[in-house]
This record gives sequence, structure tokens and C-alpha cells, in this order.
Amino acid sequence: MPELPEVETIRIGLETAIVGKTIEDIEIRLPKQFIGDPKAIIGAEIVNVRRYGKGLVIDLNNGYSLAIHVKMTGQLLLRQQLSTEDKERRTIEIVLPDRYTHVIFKLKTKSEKLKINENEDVYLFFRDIRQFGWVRVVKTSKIGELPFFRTLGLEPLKDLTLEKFSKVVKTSKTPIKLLLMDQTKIAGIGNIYANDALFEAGIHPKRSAQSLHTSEIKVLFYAIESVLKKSIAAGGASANNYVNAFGEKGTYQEQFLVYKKDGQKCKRCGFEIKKMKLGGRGTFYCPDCQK
DNA sequence: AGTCAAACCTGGGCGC
DNA sequence: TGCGCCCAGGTTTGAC
Repeated sequence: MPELPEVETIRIGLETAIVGKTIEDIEIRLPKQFIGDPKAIIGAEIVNVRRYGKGLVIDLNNGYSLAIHVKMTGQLLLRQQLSTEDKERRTIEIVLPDRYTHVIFKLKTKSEKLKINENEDVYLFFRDIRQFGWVRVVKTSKIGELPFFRTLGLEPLKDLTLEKFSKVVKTSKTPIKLLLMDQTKIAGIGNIYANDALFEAGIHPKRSAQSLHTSEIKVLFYAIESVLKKSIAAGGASANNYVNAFGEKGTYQEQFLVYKKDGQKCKRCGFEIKKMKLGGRGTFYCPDCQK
């Protein structure tokens, strides 16, 4: 489930690998996942890779951008010349393209920048088993008008300050976990980090947001920052099929506090971690630690 | 305005 | 070997 840390890890990988390259060709194998006119960006140079919540934006030098959402099973995978060391670090072996590869970008390095592997074609694959994700071509100036970006809430680790977070929490009656996952309120938090942040803060997922005391809001705010930062440092969580742009898994799943830990003992008190449904989603918590 | 559920998909895990 | 069922879940859409 790529959430903020996973998408940020993808972003960093793409930034280092594709900025400066031009889009030579695009092969669309599953048209429903590609919206817009591919011709508008063929020949354009990639100048920037941005992230907003769980959304990615690849900016081009001709006034257009690629907006991408990988949803649950989407992957952006780069195929390039790998050193032996890189191949050993690689944790998945997918022969690309495969039946889940729905869009293929052929990239090339501008001639004046050619150094090594100058004849090697570089491909960026959009691969998505469940086909929920999307790639769309849009004018850079219109990114903010797309439904997803237009309604996106505050960005943690950036514009989400304690004061703003406090205001959001105090004005909502919804269960705190659902509020954390509401992308129109706070951007980028999904099921993994909502569960773990609430455990770290010692707050029960079902608690009405506005029932949280000022001290609890503060503890939760820093718990959110803590889990997100730890996961970014770990390259994200590969509990499911997440891998970064180089096909490498993250390791944050080794640090999960309660997510998918039902039946196991709470690290803090030894009580059994429970699982319940909240808002239709699996919710993990320690009945003893989280009040 | 808000809350809620269904829809979109496929692989994996389970019971039988 | 296999069938049927449920689950995973982030938007997006439509209904109340």
C-alpha cells in the first residue's frame, strides 16, 4: 500500500534517475490507465519530480506534466544498466514488461549529457496488478485542478503544523483513525501509518477526533511525524508488493508496531494486539495501551 | 454538507 | 489436482 513514505521513496528514485532525460516514446497497453494525449509530451524533457500526499507529478519542459497515482498495487519501475552490486541489492525479479505492465515510457539521455551506457535505452514501466492506478497528461498549470490534487489536505512534515493539525482534529467528530486517513484533511497517511501512529500515541482508533485532549493531539502529531520519518529512512514498507523505482523493497515492515500484528503481543505491555473493522478497513490496536 | 457504500481489480489464502 | 468465497484497500462515484 504505497502511502506517503513509499511514494516519497519512489519520487527520490525517479528524481535521481530520470530528470534530464527526454521521453522518446510511450506505449500504452491498457488505455483506461492512461488519460490524456501522449503526443503532448513526446520529445519533452523531464525537469522535476514532485509528490503531494500519495500523488506524483513528473514535470516536463514544455508546460505539461504527468500526474500519477499508484493506488495500492501500482509500481513505477526503471530498467537500466545495472552494476553487479545493484543487481544484488535488487530484491524482486520481474521480467519486464509482463502482463501487468500497462504503460511503457522509453527515455533517452540528451546527447550532450551522454556519458556512460550511451547506447542503452532506459525504460520507465508503469505496472499495476489491480489496475486501480492512473497516469495522466495534464498542463503543469492545471495540476491543482485535478480532482485528487484539488481536494488534497495538508502535507505532513511540511505545511501540517501542530496548530493546523489541532484545528483539523478539534473540528471533526469522525473516529480519529478515519480522520488521519481522510486525504482531503491530511495528505498521505494510509492504513499502515494511521494504525502505527495511533499506537505510538496511545490513542484508541475509534475515539471521536474532537474528544482528543490538547495533550493527546500534540502526542499524536509527533507520533505521525515519527512513523513517517522512520519509514522514509527505511525506504518505505514492503508489507505487500511495494518496491521502489529500482525494484528494491523497503524495510519499514520490520518496524511495524501494530499493523498486521494481530494475535501477537504488544511491544509495550504484552497484551494481545487485536484486529477490528473501522470504516471498512482492517484496524490493529492494543486494547490495553490505546485508550 | 455530511456520511456511507459500492465499484474498480487481481492474487492470495482459506475451507471443503 | 480445484472450486467458491472472502480479503486486501485508495480513491471515485453515486445514493441517501
